Formats: sequence, C-alpha cells, structure tokens
Amino acid sequence: MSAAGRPAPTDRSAPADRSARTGRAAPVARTAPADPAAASDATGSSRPRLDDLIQAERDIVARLDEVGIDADLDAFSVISNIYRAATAIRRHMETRVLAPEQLSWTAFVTLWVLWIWDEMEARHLAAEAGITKGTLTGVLDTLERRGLVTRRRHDDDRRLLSVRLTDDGQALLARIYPAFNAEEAAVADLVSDADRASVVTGLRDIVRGLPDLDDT
Amino acid sequence: MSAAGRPAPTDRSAPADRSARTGRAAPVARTAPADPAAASDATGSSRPRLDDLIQAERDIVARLDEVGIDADLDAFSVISNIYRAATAIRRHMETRVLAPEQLSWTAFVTLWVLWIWDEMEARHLAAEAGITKGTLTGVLDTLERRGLVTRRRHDDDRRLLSVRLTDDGQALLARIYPAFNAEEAAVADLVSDADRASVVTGLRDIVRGLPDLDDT
DNA sequence: GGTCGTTCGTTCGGCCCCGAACGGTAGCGG
DNA sequence: CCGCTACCGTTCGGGGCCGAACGAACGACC
Repeated sequence: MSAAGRPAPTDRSAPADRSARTGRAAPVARTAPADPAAASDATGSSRPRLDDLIQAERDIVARLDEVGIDADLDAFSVISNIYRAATAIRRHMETRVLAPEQLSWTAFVTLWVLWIWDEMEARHLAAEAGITKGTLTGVLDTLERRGLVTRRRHDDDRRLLSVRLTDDGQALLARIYPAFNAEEAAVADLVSDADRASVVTGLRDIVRGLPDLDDT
Repeated sequence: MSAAGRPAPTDRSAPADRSARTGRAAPVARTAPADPAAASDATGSSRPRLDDLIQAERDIVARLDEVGIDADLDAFSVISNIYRAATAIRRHMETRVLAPEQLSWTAFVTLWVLWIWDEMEARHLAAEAGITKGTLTGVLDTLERRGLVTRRRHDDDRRLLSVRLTDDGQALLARIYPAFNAEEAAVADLVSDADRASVVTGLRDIVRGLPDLDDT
C-alpha cells in the first residue's frame, strides 16, 4: 500500500478548534474523525475498530450539546448503523460477487426476484425489488439489452407488461446465487448468535411500521 | 384512493404455477407476493403486516428448495431486512423532513457532517458521509451552487480542499435537524426496548467486521 | 534539480433513482 | 358511445453513485 517513493504526508489536518466559530468553549475533548493513512474509499474511514465507532457516536452528542441541542443518541445510533451497515453490505456484495458479472445490486435483486417468482408483472416486480416503476424501466432496458430478461405485453390487457428471465438469465442466477448467499452468510456471521434474532425482528418491526409512520 | 369512475381491476395476475418451467412439482403452497390494490410506490408492497414479511421469507426458501438449492435463510433474513429497513428509512426521511427543503439524503448527511465538525477536508468529508470522492465533487457542486457550503484551497498544500458551511447552511441545519432527529426517534421507537441494544451492537459488528471480510 | 511514486480533487461514462408528466388502455356510468 | 376516472409502463430532468483515468501538487531521494 505504501512503499518506495514515499507518499506526501498530507495529514496536518485534524478539525482544529471551532470555539471561535460557535462562540462557545469546547467543554469536552473530542476525537477527530480524521483517518490518517489511506482510506481505500468511501468505507467511512478505513478499518474502524469498535471503540472508534462508539466513540464517534459519543462525539456527535458532545458536539450537539455544545450547540445546545439535546439529540436522541439512541435513535441516532439505530438509524445511522442501519444505514451504514446497508451501504457497507451493498458495496461488499457488489465488489465481491456482482462486479465480475458486471451486475449492480439492483440489477441482481431484480433478476433474483424473477428467478424466484419466474414471471412477474412490472409493477409487482418493482415493488418486490424495492424501486419505483420509473426506475424499473431503466433497469429492464439494461437487462434486456444484455439478453437476461424479456418483456412481453399482455394480450388481454395491453397496459400490462410481463417480465421473465431468459435462459441466459436463469443460468446466470444459478451460477452466482450460491456465492451470493455464501457471502450473505459470512456477513450474518459477524453478528453474535445472541444478537441475531433481535436484529432481524427489530428491523422487521421497522419495515412493517414505517408505512404507518409515513402518513401521520 | 379508489372511488368513482372505477379503476380497471387488473389483478388477474398472481404468479400462477411455474412447475412446467422448473420441471418440478411445487411441493408447498406458496403465497404470491402480489399486492392487490394500489401500492403507493416502491415501498415493497404497501403496508406489509408482520406475518406477510415472515411468510415472504419462508416462500423464498420453499422456492429455492424446489430448484434444489439449500440457502441460508437466517443469513438472507439478516441481509435483506437490513437493506429494506435502510431504504425505507431513507425514503421516509426524504419525504418527511428533507423534501420540503429540497435536500437529498446524501446532501443532508454531507451538510450534517460539516455542521458537526465545522470544517473538513474533502476526502475526510467523503469518508464520513460514506461516499467516494468522485461523488462528493458532484454533491459539493450542488451545495455550493445553492450557497450552502464553500470550497477553499489550502495555501500550504494546494492539492487539499477545505469545505465549510456558509451561514445559510448553518441556519438550515439548525432549523431542520431537530425535526430530523425527532423522526429518527420515532423510527427507533418501532423497535422494542428488548431488541434495540442488540440491533445497534449487531449492526456495529457488521460495520466493523466488513472491511476485514472485503479482502479475504 | 530532475525524476519517481503518491496523494489530492476533478472529470468521465455508465448506471441507478425518484417524482412528475405523459400517452395509451381499460372499465364504468350516463 | 362517450366522457370520466383510474391505472399501466415510459419518458424526462435533475441528482446521486461508482470506478477508472487524469492533471496538478507534493515529498523524497539520487
């Protein structure tokens, strides 16, 4: 990673003191988010240790406290960790399993849903894949161009569109899904046995409850 | 939602029988994913009940079993619920809190990080916001154009770029963050007290462990 | 003082993503 | 049979998103 000609130290950064800006003295010493030495990219600071993650969350509250805002740390932890985990997983899957096949996460999910349910009307497919119909149109364009799916208009109701995998698409899924699922297992194994059930039910509660929260 | 001139029933769909295709008889009765009557959009089938979510996951295994694939259901549940929850939360926040201000999730996160840490160099900002530097360039273009952040080149090292909020940006965050955090709390409340701690530690374990899993 | 290897942020091409607007289709009620 | 209304998938504009390639800046070493 770093070897010969020597980098260019660069990290004389570290968020310095902002007290002048906020007009308040900083009551607690906060650790800078920094990240000396090479972050591969976007992973949110390379190789975080557990302490770092927790410390970072504490820093947030300290900072918010400075500005006189009483934020709900637990809530923040829940939401931020869900989102971080999700993007980390997506990226992991994309680079490890999907990239060799030139597939994006969404393209894969779409193919996978079709693989499971064999044939589907567009709006259901969009819902199952978790994207809007507008997005699905573009995704299908890509997949169709690559010969992985086919579109077919219904004869009795010409508004409807049925989508299904081609043989190539079917073969592709049969080839990569085992690897995908194995990788899923590896990720899930990062969670302790004690926590796993709670993680699943907790997240399910959110998925189930959010629509109701949407229109309040 | 449905009223006068009457819709157009449409749902004579339901994934029918695929046994012809797979060449295997369907051993278990599976519930169709369907979703009769109006899905608002993309939410992954409108208003799912808990039983539906669990049943759907079981259906997956049943289907995989048909094709002779022994998938890890627990792993699937973990990964899929993380991702579903994350996108649901993102969408919820975007429509409820961010849309009125014309902000995307990423734009908000970027501003928020700057709000917490006051001034930051671009690569750190990208890492904290969980995006690549390439993406950050575009996001900063948008935010700068709207007068919410400023770019400033370092004098001593002209490769580096410091980003900070403008007064407008600061005011914006102070205005919307309380609402954002309140909404976070509402979402977090969907998780039972018994599960909440496990959810957080479980997800943290994933975030922490994934980078190591990346290069195996 | 000129390489050389590294790092910085930007640019590029391709894809995903959404909401809104749009034609086309379908059923109903008058 | 003709509006009306609702639904279908597509199109459009604007943004986010990534990896790869790029030029500029920099430090180290000969």
